[in-house]
Amino acid sequence: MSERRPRKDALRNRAAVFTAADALFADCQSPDSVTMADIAVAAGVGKATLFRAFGDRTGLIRALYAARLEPVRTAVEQGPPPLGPDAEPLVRVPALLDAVLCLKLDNRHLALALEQTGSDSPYGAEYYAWCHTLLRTLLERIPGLPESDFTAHALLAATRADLVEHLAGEQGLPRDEMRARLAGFTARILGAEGTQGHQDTQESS
Amino acid sequence: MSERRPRKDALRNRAAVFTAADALFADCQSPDSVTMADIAVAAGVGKATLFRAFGDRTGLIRALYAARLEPVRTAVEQGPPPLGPDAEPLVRVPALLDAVLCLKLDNRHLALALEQTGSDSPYGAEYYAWCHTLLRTLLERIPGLPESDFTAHALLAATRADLVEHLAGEQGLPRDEMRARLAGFTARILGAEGTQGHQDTQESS
DNA sequence: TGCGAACCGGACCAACGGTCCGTATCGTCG
DNA sequence: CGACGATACGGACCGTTGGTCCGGTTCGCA
Repeated sequence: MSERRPRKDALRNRAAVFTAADALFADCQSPDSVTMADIAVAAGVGKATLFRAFGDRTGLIRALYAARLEPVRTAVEQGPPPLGPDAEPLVRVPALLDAVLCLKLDNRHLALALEQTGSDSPYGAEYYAWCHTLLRTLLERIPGLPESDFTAHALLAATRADLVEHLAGEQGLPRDEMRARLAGFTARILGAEGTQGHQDTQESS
Repeated sequence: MSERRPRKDALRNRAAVFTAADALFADCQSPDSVTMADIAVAAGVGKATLFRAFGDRTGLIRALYAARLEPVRTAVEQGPPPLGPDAEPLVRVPALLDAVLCLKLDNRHLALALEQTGSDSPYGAEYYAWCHTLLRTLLERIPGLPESDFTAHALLAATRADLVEHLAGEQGLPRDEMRARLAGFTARILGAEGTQGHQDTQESS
């Protein structure tokens, strides 16, 4: 029962908003310099349409980010190693973190917007829960690695959007440099030496 | 030349605002549920006085946090080991991180407010620069630990206010439990086993 | 005691997220 | 094919918040 198909124009408008917002976030100084009104204008719709389609600002940003995250998600859930489920934890963990980092590097403003969206901490978002759970599960399968829950949080904290922005954006740290640093850090946590080698798990943009 | 002493009432009001704001942040649900107007009323002054004394909301929060940080700062800069300058890096690093964590645990709302203050990322704040520089310097003195700059960032990221809030606040992780987790994480990074032992570097409140 | 500078404070402003409601469009049924 | 109800549109509107302005008051020095 219920669950009527939404009207055609509703879908069209939703898509228009989506595209416009994506573009606006892509080239802007600060994520909160792009307002809901801006997006509405750019999409050629009324402001109420935004809110009807996405609930609120947070919802819109989450939706945008979810779209960007989706390829990573499928790559992780059903792709080939090192990201896919067939990879050993010791290689999959770095691959996952690298993928997350790359995603944020490629969508800096969006990630920034997502993580600093006012009072809602990132830790309530669905995407974080997914990431954290997966990472934790992987860490649990690595012998001699206690407190996988906290470790997962701490590792993910090293990819926080504003840190990425600070290093890659303001401080000009090159992309691959940053990936290498994170990989090194991860390797240290994973307990061994020489676990570092990996590359190109993600798009480049 | 110049630099006239500020007037007496100016100082008095500044102090009043300081106290009131501190109290308001201490017991509130969300840090941004305490508005500048609230603070002004609580302090019994006009709103403009707030802005005259602290510039803007960020300035006020920074000032409040700086006051809380100050004891830690002196303990680090001229106190006894393990926090003070005479301690070996291998014990001083965990001590420093533990002190930072304790500070955030004891001033959750304030730390939260500080780190999510709209567009200004924490990485621009003076307190962070201080912390990061010190930590980096210490890490550099530990043999076999490369990329101390990134490592310092990553370790500090594990003490991010919203993570602390998520774990200690929403998830009910006990204080000492959390300290132990962070200590364990740090120890892993520092490269050895058995470097964990330490306690009570900080107030309890 | 008088005078200028410094400061006070609340009315005021602009901007933003979010809502309301009259109107236009869709799509379905006779 | 025409008409009618449901659905979505959109821009005017609202409340809140950070931040400013300016007439009046207080301070502190001579």
